[in-house]
Formats: sequence, structure tokens, C-alpha cells
Amino acid sequence: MSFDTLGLSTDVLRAISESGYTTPTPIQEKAIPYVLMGRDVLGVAQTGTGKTAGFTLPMIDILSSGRGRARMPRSLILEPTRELATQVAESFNKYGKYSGLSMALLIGGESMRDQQLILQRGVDVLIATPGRLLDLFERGQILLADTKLLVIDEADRMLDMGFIPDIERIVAMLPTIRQTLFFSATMAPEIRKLADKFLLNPKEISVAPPASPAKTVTQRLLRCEAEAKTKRAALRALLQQEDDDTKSALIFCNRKRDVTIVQRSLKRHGLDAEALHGDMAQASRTETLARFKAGDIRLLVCSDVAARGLDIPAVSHVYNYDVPIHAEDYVHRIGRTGRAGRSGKAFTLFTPEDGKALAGVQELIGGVIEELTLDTVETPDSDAYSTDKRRRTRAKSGKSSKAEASPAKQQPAKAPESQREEQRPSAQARKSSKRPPQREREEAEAAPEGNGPFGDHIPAFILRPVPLTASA
DNA sequence: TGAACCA
Repeated sequence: MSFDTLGLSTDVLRAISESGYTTPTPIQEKAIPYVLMGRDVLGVAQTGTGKTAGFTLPMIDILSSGRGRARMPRSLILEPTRELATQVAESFNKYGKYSGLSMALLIGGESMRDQQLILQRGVDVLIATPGRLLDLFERGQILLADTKLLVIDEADRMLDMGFIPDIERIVAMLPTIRQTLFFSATMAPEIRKLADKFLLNPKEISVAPPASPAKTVTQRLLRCEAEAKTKRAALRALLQQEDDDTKSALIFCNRKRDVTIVQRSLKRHGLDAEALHGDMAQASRTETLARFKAGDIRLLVCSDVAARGLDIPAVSHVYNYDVPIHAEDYVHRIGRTGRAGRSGKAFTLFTPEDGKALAGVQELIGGVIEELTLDTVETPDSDAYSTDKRRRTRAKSGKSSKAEASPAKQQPAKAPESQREEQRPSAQARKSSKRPPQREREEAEAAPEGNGPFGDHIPAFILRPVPLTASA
């Protein structure tokens, strides 16, 4: 199968072959002819399947005749994050270079004036995140009356993030006679309802995920104390252990402030890490992501802004510094690695407090994730979560056998609430006493405790190889 | 207990 039989123009085919592609992916093969035909398409596909080119390639040809009038874009693509929108714009640039289309990328965090100027000149392709699009619309900078081709990408994520009311407002401004392409990684009933609302007699296309992450990604858990300092030490230990195999790694935190803290901590310990989250200036978001993609940055500490959709082929490792609150986010995060047939590794730190979230993850993936056994931590049922006790037992715990860490006994928070509280006296003290503000404290803790990446102690487990053969 | 989407 090659691209020539799909009905694409020679201009587009030339750009494709110059990019080095010869064979369409299943979604491209199935979707492109229908898009060219003018049909609505309901595509169930994840990123990594070639979905983006599946709609950009035929769109380029559909739009290559005619020209956009001032403030009246001819097509609109909605994306949930700025990074994804940028990725789509890059696809248009790459494949549309012989087709002479004009394009505007409307995302927040960037100068509105530049975007307005481009809009006034008239564009064929508008790629936008909902917030900025509505903002510009309210300022009278955009008329969607001539937008006859609409793409709603990552619909499931739009739903999760509460964008659907925005999307509905936007779609209501488009002509009812139009072509709509609707993509989602899943087809939950709510998504199906949305699709029914936006699409007319769509051609349904569904492709299997490239390979389920369970097959290509080696997943492991690492039990940890809840204390941030300990988590950071554990993370460093893992990073060190995996260093030789690491092409590049994403380190996910649940909170933006922790992204900053962890990144600074790694840096102070001599590891070259950068940060990415939604509160950063757009310029550094763009630059950091570009450098990470280029292999310039090896370790990227990030929020869930990077969890979905981003296509970064060389990510060899994903670390979950926190167990994600929603189980689906786990799947998206680890899906950043093991892409395109490569193998990947995903490590998740969990604490006694993560019992519920972790159970949710394992339920969703339909299996138990194997736990790494560390000499620094006792067996699951023990009272290993007191810092003091850990210090005392660490030296002698060489026999912490893997056999004891039976997979069936993964849930850490078995101890009654009162007992756990007792084991962690600092938890109470933290709430009541006059300590410095949380942030200062964390940043102070983020400093190295000694020399080298591990401070003044090296967890014993990093000194011996950890078997990573069996798969969950 | 978050994060993502105009300022």
C-alpha cells in the first residue's frame, strides 16, 4: 500500500515523500479517501496512529483551491492544548509546503496582535485552542460563517477537561452545511452523543491502538514514603539506575508546583532536567518542548500538559513521581513511551496514601503492576513508613526478598488510620506548628544533602541490578 | 488534594 492510491495531489505526495514516508498508516489509509470525498468522519484513534496526517493531508488538497477571505477562515481545527495545536500546525507546514495555504495558529500565551494581523489577511486553516478562539471571536476578529470544514480533535480529552460547552458555542457559529471530522481515543457514550450532535451520516473509522502499552512498556511500581524528600531521593535513585538505557525521560507530577520543585531538586543534584507545565510562559513552553524533542534535554519534569497526544518518538522512560488522580491519565502518561514499536519503561512511585488511586490504575489496565523491591523499604505489611524506623532497619534489610512482595498484596494502606498517623508524627506537627511556608521548606529540602546526586546516602538497591524482564 | 483552556 502506498500513498499514491489515496487520491492525494502530487504536491502533497511530493511533500510526503520528502518527509521520508512511503506507507500510510491504517487510519490514514481508511480516512483520507472519505475526507477527500467530503464525508463526515468519526475516527476512533489515538495519537501515534498517524491520525494527525490522516486529516491534514486531505485537508490540504480540499483547501488548495480557493482562498480565505479576511477574518473568514475556511477551516477550523480545535485542539485541547497549545502543544497539540502547535503539533498540528507543524504537520500543515510540512505537508502543505507546495500547496501555498495560509494558516493561523491561535493559542493563548502569545501576542494577540500578530494573530489578528494574520487573520485579517485571510487564512485557509485555523488551528486553535478554545479559549483564545473565543476571545478573538468576542473581539470581532473572527467570522466563522465561511468555515465549512471543522476538525474536533482529541474529543475525549476535551470532554475530560470541561471544554465541551466552549466547543458547542464554537460549533454553533459555524455553518450547518459543512464537513466535520471528529476524533477521539475512546468512544464512551458521552462522546458518542457529542458525535451525533456534530456529525451528519459520518463514516466511522476505528483503528486499533498501535500496540497496547501493556505489551511494549515495562511497568514497575516503587513503594515510597509520602515525604517529598524521600520521594525525590527515590526518583534520583531510579534515574541513576536507568541512566545507561535512557534516551530521554518524562517525569510526571500531579501538581505544577511539584514540577518546579522536582526539577530544581534534580538540577541541584547534578541531573540535567527541565520543566514543563501550563503556568510557564508560552515562550519557554515552546522552547523547552522543542529542545526535548530535539534530544537537547534528556529529563523533562512535567504536568499532565504533556500526558496526552504529544508525539515524541524517543522517550524511553516515563516516571510517575505521583500516581495520577484519574486512572486514565496513567495510561496516557505511559503511552508517551514505547511508541512506534520501540520498548519503553514506566516507573511509578507510590506512597501509602496512593492506595486508592493505584487500585484504580490497576483496575483500568486490568492487571497488577509488579513492584520493585528496595532494600530501603520493608515488606508491604510492615510499618516501614516511619523515617526513623527506616533509618534503623535499612542497613540490615538485605534479605527483603522479592518473594515476600506478593503481587496480591500491593495495596499499601492496610494499616488502620490511627496507626499510620502514629507512625508519622511529622504529619501532625506539619499542620499545627509554625513552620516556614510550604514552598520555602520544599525548596530548602530540594537542596542536596551531600555530594553527588544522592546526597549522603545511596539506597542499596541501586547497587544491584533490578530484573526488568517479566511484564505485567 | 489537579490540570488543561482567553486576559
